[in-house]
Amino acid sequence: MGFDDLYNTSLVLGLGFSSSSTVDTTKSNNKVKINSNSELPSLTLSLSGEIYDSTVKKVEFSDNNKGSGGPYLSCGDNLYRQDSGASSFVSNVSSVKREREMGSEEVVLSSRNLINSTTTTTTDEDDDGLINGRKKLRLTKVQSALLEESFKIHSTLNPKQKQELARELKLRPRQVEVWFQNRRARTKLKQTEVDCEFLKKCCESLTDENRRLQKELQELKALKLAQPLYMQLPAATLTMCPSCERIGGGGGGAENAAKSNFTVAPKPHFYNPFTNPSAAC
DNA sequence: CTGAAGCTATAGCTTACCTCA
DNA sequence: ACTGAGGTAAGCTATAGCTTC
Repeated sequence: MGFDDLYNTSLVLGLGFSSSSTVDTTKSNNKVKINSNSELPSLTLSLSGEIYDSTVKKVEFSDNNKGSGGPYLSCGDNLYRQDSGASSFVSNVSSVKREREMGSEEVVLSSRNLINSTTTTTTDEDDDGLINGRKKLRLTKVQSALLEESFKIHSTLNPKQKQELARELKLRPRQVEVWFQNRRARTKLKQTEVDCEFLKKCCESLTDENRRLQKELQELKALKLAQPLYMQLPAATLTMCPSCERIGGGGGGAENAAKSNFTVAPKPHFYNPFTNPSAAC
């Protein structure tokens, strides 16, 4: 590519992810979603032409059912959750799992009620494990701290660890499990927001860089027009990057001399504005 | 060995409740 | 007292991985 060719090019700023993943920063329920599969962001600054190119089924058994947490059966003043049985559409997996956990919960049931009644909102569970409505359990500071400590060590729990932690905290294993699920989700959400901010900064930085390079290009074009013809001949040995004004020195001899005055990345490449001072160098 | 079926864990999304300004 | 926003426990579905037959 010759110098003249370069005059007729424009710079293109590209922001995206490597491979085929896409960025989807739609906000839903105040949540930022990025479908990135944890891939690195690919920020490119290149010449033009070089950019490579459930339906929720719910059955309301009772008009008193305020929430959507699932079907409820009313019985007197109580609303009983219908987790399994007749309402067979309810997740088979969930019900089986819950039944299994109910069994294992028996170990901690008595002591749990003790701590709940003293430190948290009670769950109003009767002996059959039926939930009266949907009460909000509030973990105590001690419980939260212990869970946090545990999360720092491992973000996922094996069944044994879960049981152990549940016993220690006097909670149901299911509650420990849910806490870890939500905790992982929060961590991910936070990371996503951080990533989003990072990408925004990258984008801003590259936009600035692009603007600056466009300006330089314009200046060089103007300079060329102002120069007499003999000065427009390509330099034989010296090359200079217009961006950082560093002399490239044409050490390659004839081979380099045959090329353009300064090199431009032939393919889009990852550009990190926080580590690279100039995309052109 | 292969494929279907079942089980389990997890992610993602959503809802409901609680707290607080 | 009321209200809206934010935090969070817990619900459900989808999916992947594993085991069993």
